[in-house]
Amino acid sequence: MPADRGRAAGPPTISEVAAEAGVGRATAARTLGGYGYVSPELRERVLAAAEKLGYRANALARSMSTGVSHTLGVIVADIGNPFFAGVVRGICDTSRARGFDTIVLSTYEDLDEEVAATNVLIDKRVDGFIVASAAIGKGEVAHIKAAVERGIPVVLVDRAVAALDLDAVVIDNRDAAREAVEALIAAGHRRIGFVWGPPAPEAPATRRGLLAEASRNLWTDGERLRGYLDALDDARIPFDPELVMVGPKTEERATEEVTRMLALPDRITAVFCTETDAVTGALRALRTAGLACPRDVALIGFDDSSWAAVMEPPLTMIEQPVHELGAKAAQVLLDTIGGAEPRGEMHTLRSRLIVRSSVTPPMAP
Amino acid sequence: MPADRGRAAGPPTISEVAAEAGVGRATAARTLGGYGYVSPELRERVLAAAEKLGYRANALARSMSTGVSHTLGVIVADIGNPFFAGVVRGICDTSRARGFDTIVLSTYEDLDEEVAATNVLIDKRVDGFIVASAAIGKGEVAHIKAAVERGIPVVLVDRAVAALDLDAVVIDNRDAAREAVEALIAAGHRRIGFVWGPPAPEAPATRRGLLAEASRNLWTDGERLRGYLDALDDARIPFDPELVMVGPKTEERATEEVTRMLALPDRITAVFCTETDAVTGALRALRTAGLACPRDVALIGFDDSSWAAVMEPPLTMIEQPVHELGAKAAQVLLDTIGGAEPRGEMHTLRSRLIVRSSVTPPMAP
DNA sequence: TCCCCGCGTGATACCGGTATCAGGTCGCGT
DNA sequence: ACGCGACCTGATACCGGTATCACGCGGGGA
Repeated sequence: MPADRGRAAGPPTISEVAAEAGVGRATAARTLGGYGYVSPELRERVLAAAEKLGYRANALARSMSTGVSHTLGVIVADIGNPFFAGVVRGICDTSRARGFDTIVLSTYEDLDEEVAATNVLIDKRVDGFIVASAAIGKGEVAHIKAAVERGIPVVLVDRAVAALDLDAVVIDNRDAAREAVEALIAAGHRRIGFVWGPPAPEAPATRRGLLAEASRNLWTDGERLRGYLDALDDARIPFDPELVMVGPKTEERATEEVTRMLALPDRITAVFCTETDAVTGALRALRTAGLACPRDVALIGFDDSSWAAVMEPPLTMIEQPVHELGAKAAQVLLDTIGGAEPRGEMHTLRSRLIVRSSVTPPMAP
Repeated sequence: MPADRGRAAGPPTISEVAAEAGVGRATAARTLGGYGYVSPELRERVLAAAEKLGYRANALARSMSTGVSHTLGVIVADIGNPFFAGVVRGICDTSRARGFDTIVLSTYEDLDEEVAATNVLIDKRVDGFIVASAAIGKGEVAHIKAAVERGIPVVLVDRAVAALDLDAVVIDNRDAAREAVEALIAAGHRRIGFVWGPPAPEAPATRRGLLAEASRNLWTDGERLRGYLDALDDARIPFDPELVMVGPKTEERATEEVTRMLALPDRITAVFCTETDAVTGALRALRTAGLACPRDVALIGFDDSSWAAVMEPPLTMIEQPVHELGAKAAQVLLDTIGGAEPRGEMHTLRSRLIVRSSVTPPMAP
């Protein structure tokens, strides 16, 4: 319990502890900071004084003096998304194990917020940070570049950034998408909706235009779309721009778009959803259309979760190694902070298709 | 673009900006810090120099000097839980609007982690923090008390702490639980399982023992159990200790317990789940038992989410005002930091029962 | 003409730690 | 008995900001 330090304003400082213990400031500092030598006797006195006063070191002052903060920053697009929540957990676990604190910032998918978040981390002098960036093109990476130029180690997670040659920890998005769409095709589907696409105001008519649009938006979008097209190409199924969703990525929008694809003369018999909210959006569309999954429409989605397994039917989903994604990113960052030379390489982790019951062959037309 | 500052080690400092602009350090500081007076001409020179060097103020140094950090801390039990993710978002939105940064820490339901998190925030000298604490009893609140005694404003969110008279922003847990259980009873159910209970190793045989156990664990647990008992009492339904789950709160454990309740001679016909993972656990148990919801077993759960609406059947759920919970907590905290006297009062927000299709009358036995 | 005042600016003492270094004490060898 | 070195300890200069205060300069009043 902190004693009355004669109306001292804030929390106790090292000088006050020193005074209380009757030793010099430096001795108290050595004891409490755990460096240099102090005789057992004085050490004991200092410790007792610190205990009595309820002393806690001021991390700000310490960082100022040493130049390191033992703190990592994390910038994610949406902490409310279970995917990022898992990644963050992986980061926190491994950084804590190495004695680092973690500051988490969420940008809610807004590039301006991302820039602001980057500045907060720079200003607070974190030792390095991990970012799932919405930036892609040359014009949008200035904030990350600025950090790198200051000598702050940065590693990318989930979303690579083409214009930057930083270490990135990602999954095999293209392969994962291809594998899922192939499973749909193998079941006999040929009209497959692609649900979370580029947020363009209207659908580009050509394959090339679509790909360009997707890649301009988010790295993962482009990759997943490529995987979808890969599978289509391999099976010689013609690409139909009407089967890909464009516009803002909201659950409501996904519902609208799937509803539209369901009303097409040659309607979809399967959907591939690139994110978890796209899955619920699609499911909602099926329900209101009075259609059942998988009888009428098969479905595969990204990001497995425990409710996907208890749905009726249990959903076939792509499981991302969220914890490892975070752990690996933290590990690479911590190594860089520790002095390792950044390699600027792409670390690709494998995802896994969890087959359940939401895919069956299409009904005869 | 930062110029070469002759092999300057770290990021540019205010002294370097001053030198570059050819003015005194104080003048540069006044310009960049936005205080005091500087003539338009010098101001221009300083700004240009800062721009050229890519100057950003060191928030650590600033905080040391001023004693305030313009930063809020948040400690939640599990950032991966959509409930807390929503609360955090509410906090971030309102604190950002008032010019504060937010540091989020997750304890993953571990009291030791909570203590560590508190220390991190104290050491980093946040201006105040919000905590959803796992502490309840007198013996566990020392870390929060310590912060309060240092003069750090603290407000509790979601989970009140009996032993502390701090401001707390919570929902009407007891009423919410009662309302849900009443709905079940109104549909004709009398054997109602209570799924996420106190984590005691074995079930206390008496009502009193159970309540004591629940209250010793988590404030919300006690409240929700009270609401359950309220509804039972009002309907003169005898309390059966076999119908409440005990043990660790994991989805697996919930599945086991519901399976057990389903195997009882006088089996349950309804379950009330106090958290979202308890819902999926219960659903899993129903599925493996070959039972359907709501035909065989009715269900109501806490924490609505978008997948609950697309389940088959759509689930009746209690919706908590997550964003407002966070916003209100941040507002109270910010006011306290701003100088308002803490009132130590309980701010109770209303939850809402969203009726869907998972409740129907029980089948005749 | 002199003085006083106000204004703009820079010098400097903080904040609370860390790290270097000087100086005092003691033991030991010769 | 003296010298030297090892060993502890405390004084002090940082880190990069903020805030106070002193000073130089110019203008206006007496």
